[in-house]
Amino acid sequence: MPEALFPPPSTVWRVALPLPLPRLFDYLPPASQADGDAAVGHRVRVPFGRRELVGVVAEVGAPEYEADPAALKTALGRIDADPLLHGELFDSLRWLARYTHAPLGEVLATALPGPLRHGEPLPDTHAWAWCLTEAGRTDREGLRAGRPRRLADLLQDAPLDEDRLDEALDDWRSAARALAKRGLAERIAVPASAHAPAPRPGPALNEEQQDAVDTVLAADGFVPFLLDGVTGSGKTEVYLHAIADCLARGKQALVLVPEIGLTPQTLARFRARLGVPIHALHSGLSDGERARTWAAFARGEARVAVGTRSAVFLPLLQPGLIVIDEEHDGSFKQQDGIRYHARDFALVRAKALNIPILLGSATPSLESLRNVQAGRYGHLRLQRRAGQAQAPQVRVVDVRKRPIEAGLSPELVDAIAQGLHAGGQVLVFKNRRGYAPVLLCHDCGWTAHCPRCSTPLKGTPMTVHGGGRRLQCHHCGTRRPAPNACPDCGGLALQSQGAGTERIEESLSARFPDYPVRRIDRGTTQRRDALEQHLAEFGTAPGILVGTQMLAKGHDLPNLTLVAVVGIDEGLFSADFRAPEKLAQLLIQVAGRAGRADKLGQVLLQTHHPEHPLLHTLLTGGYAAFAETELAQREAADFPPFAHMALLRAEAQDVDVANAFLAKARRELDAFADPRRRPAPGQRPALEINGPLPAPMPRRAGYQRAQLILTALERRHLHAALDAALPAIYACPEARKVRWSLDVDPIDLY
DNA sequence: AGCACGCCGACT
DNA sequence: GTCGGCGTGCTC
Repeated sequence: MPEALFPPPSTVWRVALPLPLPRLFDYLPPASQADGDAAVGHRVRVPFGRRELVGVVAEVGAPEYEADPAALKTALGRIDADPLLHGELFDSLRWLARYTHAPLGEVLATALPGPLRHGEPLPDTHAWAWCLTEAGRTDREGLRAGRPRRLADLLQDAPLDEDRLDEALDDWRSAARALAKRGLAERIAVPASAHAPAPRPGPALNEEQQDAVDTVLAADGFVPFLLDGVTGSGKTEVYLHAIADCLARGKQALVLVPEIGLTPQTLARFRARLGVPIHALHSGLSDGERARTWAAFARGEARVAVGTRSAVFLPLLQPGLIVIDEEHDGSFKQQDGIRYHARDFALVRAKALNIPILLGSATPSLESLRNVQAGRYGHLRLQRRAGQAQAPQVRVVDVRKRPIEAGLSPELVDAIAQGLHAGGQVLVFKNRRGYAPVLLCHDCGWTAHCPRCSTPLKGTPMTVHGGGRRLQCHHCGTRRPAPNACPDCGGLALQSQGAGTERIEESLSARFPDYPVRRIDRGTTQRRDALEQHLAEFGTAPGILVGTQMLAKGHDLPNLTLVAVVGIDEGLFSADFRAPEKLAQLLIQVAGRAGRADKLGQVLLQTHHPEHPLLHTLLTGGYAAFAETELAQREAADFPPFAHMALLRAEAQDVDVANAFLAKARRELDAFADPRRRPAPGQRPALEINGPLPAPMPRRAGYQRAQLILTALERRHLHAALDAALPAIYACPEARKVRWSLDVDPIDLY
């Protein structure tokens, strides 16, 4: 074909599409002026194969598509009048795509609320109000007494927005419908209400809190702070003062909280104190609500967002401050799809926005403590508990050679009895739900295993539930009735070994029939807010709470005087290098629940390893001493935060298929792992690759998982190798036979 | 990821 | 004789 007849187009839209393909797709702009005038950041509709997709223009310029330029398709048109993504947010999202080595289109799809991702227009952020029509005003007097009449009376003077109608009149909507049908009232759009209760002052700050607030307010531009404050020291007050200052300067604040931290109480506290509408963002919201919040920020109308992980993607037009509460919390890391860390991405955004960022925790992550050590973060300490509260007494209960029944030693049961008789509440914490971890045949040693999941050596043990009548796999959810006789030897000596929350609950109910015993774990707390409801019903009278992780925070329990921690020994000897950090954080968080206000709390740790260095360090020196020791060990072993890791995971029905892919990926990576610099003997290579290794816990039933672990002392070596090798990894035939994913800075290595 | 095309078993 | 299983290939 003579080239002159078909000159290559000079300008194309290079579009990021929500596909797992690591490239942009080139399109000719449509001829029509209205649709064809798109710039970077515009959402556009394009034909793709036989379907139609919504993408975002990532570049405008010369095509990079190598095939016949005449094969370029024409885009259908742009969606918004103005680019939806621009400025700092778009730049930061591009950074995130590079950092996670994920396709930009997938990153954008993760960042945008569903309706926007699918091409819905940016929703209205108007509030709705009702007012009387001409006819309504004239005829109001003629209305019979009743709800419509009362509504008409309310609207007599001025329109009222729907929020206020909710407060003023029950079931006003049906009354409004009745009036509207007769042409007496109508619904009108009004500017988003800035209606919020007048801010109430909080408690006076103590000296430490005041210092922290002053330091944050004095920050100019990007300054990260670690707010390192013991439980009950009033970190939230520091946030509230910093945010109030931000609002006073006309700026916006973004607050990220862990998944279980966004309770109605938390929101109520922010709402009561700040005097502006607080936009909550969490998994319980509908797609429409998420999109409206996003739009309110995109238009610069909203002031404060309090949200979980995904709130880190809100546009900030007048940025003032970012707060990450409980910054060590694992729920900030997304574990599927685009594996981003909301705390780390928030730091990138704060830097790009040139604003301060406040990371708060009683048990900071070792990563953040390392950044403090290295002088990269300011360190703000709150060491005093607010009010009268005293730090609880912690005692280790040595259970070696002690009779244990349903997981509890006699000493622990005695302490529980004493606590109850003294009029206090008791929390028994066990990080294992269900009745018992294992069902064992005493005659032949058979144990119940999940038929669908497996570890490299044997099946995943099934957990006994339903008071011993059911078996359930905690990895894939498979359920089956527990057998009456051993399937192997036919013996009837089946025993439940160990104890989960359910068995502890059963045992404690039997021992303390006069006190309420309430179990709180994922089994009893399915619904959102169910935790709050449970705790409210539990009240403040003497009684026992039995539960998992979930009980580590949330709702204050002012009458809680004893916390008994059972079954920490697994965490003391885990293969995961982060297990000690997680255990220490958990122990401190749980212990922090004991003894608020005037009562001295007590914490008992039941263990077979009372002399374990982790416990010793934690008890004598607290979290700070633990962290110092643990950081030294991480440094000696070249573990994060002193080295940088990435995990390439693969999953297939057949392990060999997963391993074949990883072996291929390894060859590609090896080729780029800087072969010129052979490490000297005893020295670490720039990039170390381990694997393919079996991944002990398959996430999905029936699938086998394996992984490749990449470790580099310098981040750039990791990224350089991945950048170089990934195109070949994407393209290789083995890749099409597996589900694979890359996790940069993984939290769980398995 | 979708959605085609493409060759081999049980069914109106 | 068809409907339909999911293997493999492509999408500007």
